[in-house]
Amino acid sequence: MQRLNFFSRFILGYGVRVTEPTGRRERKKAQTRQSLADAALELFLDRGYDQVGVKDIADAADVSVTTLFKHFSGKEALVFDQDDDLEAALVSAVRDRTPGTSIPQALREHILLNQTRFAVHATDPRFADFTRMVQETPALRDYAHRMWTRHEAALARAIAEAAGAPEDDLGCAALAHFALETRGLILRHAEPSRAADEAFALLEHGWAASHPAS
Amino acid sequence: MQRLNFFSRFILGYGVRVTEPTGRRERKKAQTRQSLADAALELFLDRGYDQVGVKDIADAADVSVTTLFKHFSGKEALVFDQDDDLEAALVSAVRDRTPGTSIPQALREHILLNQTRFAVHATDPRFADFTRMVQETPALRDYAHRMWTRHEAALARAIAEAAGAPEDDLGCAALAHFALETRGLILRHAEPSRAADEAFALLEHGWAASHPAS
DNA sequence: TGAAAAAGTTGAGTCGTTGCACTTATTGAG
DNA sequence: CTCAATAAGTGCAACGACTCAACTTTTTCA
Repeated sequence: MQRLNFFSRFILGYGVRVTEPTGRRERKKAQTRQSLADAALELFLDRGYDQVGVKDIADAADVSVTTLFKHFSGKEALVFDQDDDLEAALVSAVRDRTPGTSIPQALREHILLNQTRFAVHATDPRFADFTRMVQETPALRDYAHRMWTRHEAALARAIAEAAGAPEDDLGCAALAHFALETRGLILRHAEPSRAADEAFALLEHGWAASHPAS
Repeated sequence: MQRLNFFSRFILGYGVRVTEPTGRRERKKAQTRQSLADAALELFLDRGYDQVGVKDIADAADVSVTTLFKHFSGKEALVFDQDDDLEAALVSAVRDRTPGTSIPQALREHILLNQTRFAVHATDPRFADFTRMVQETPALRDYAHRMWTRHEAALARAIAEAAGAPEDDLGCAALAHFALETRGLILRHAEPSRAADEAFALLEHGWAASHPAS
C-alpha cells in the first residue's frame, strides 16, 4: 500500500501523473496529499466508506479538515487517482488501432482491457474488498462512472475523425456514448469478456451498416 | 400550476398516480404534499435550485422541515413526480408493439415520444425555464437520469421475453441499457428526432444481425 | 535579507438530512 | 359515543460534508 490510491487506477484505467515534484514545498504538498489518501484508503477498507468521516481521515493524517479539502475536491476524490491521460489513451485506442480493425472492435478491446486489468490482482483480498466497496457504495459507483464518461465528447471527436465524418456527427456521438456505457454492463456481469462481446456485437453490426470500412 | 410538479411528468414520462385520497386524513396529507411541491417549484423557478434552501420551502408551505422530509425523500424529489407506471409503459411498449415493428423501433418511438412530449409546451416560458433548470443543475440532471434508468432490469426482461431469449440474456440486457441511454443523446442535441434516429439506427442494425425477426 | 506566495490552521457557519420526544387530529372497533 | 390506536405534524438538537475568513508558518527567489 505504498502508493496513493494504489488500487484505484485499475478501476478506471492507468492514469497516474508521474511528474516528480521538484522543490521542497511541492514535495511536502505531495506528501500531505499522500498521507491523506493512505489514511482514507485504510480507514475505508477497515470500516466502510460511509462509516468514516472526513474528520477521521484528517485526524489520521494529522491535518485539519480544511487542509483535506484543499487537496481533494470531495470525499469521493480521496479514493480515486487523477485520470489525466485516460482520455489520451481512449483517443489513441481509436486513432492508432491496428489496421484492419474496426473502431468498435478497437474500443471493445481497449475498454475490456482497461476495466478488467485488475483481475490480475484478484488474489489480493484487500483488493477484492476495495472493488466491492466501490461497487456497493452508491456515491463511489457514481463517481467512478462520472470519471469514466467524462471524456465522451473527446472520444466522439476522435471517432468522427477516424471515420472521416463531420466533427459533430450524431452517429459517432452515439457510438462514443454507447461504448463508454458498456462499462456498467461489463462490470455488473460475472463474465466480463462475454458481456463485452455481446454488447459490442450490437455496436459493431450497427456501425458496420452505415460505416462500411472503418 | 395547479398540479403537483405539473411540468415534471413531461420530463420523465407520464407517470402520475391518480388514486384519489378517500379519508380526510389522506386528503390533508396530499394537500400538504401539494403545497410543498408548489412552493418548491415556484421558489426554484424564481431563484434557481441551489439558491433555495429546504427551510425556505418548508416556510413557504407553512410546515416544519421535518414534515417536508416525511413527504419527500430529498430535496431533488420535490421537483419530480412519482414514476409509478413509467415502467409499465416501457414494458408495454415492447410487448404490445404493433406487429411488424422491431423491438428497437418500438423503443425508439416510445422513448422519443416520452422525452419530447414536452415540446408541446415550448411556448410556455415558465416551462422552458423549468427544463433548463433541470438540465443545468447537476443534482437534478443526475436524479432525473437515475429515475429514468431505474427500470433497466425490467425492460431487459421484457425484451428477452419478446425475443424468446433466456431471461438473463446479455444481448437483451445490452439493448435495454443502450436504449435507455439514448435519453441523454436525445435531450442534449437540438434536433431530438434526428438524434433518436441516428442512435437507434445503430441499435436496430446491430439487433437485426442477431435477432432476425423481432 | 526581506517580502511575496503558498501550505496549513482554527473556528465559526451553511445546508441537507436524521432522530427523538412530544402534541394534535383522525380513525375504527367495541 | 367513546376510547385507544394510528398517523401527521412540530421543535429541537445533532451529524456530516463542505466553505469562508482571518491568521500563522514555511518556502521561495529576487
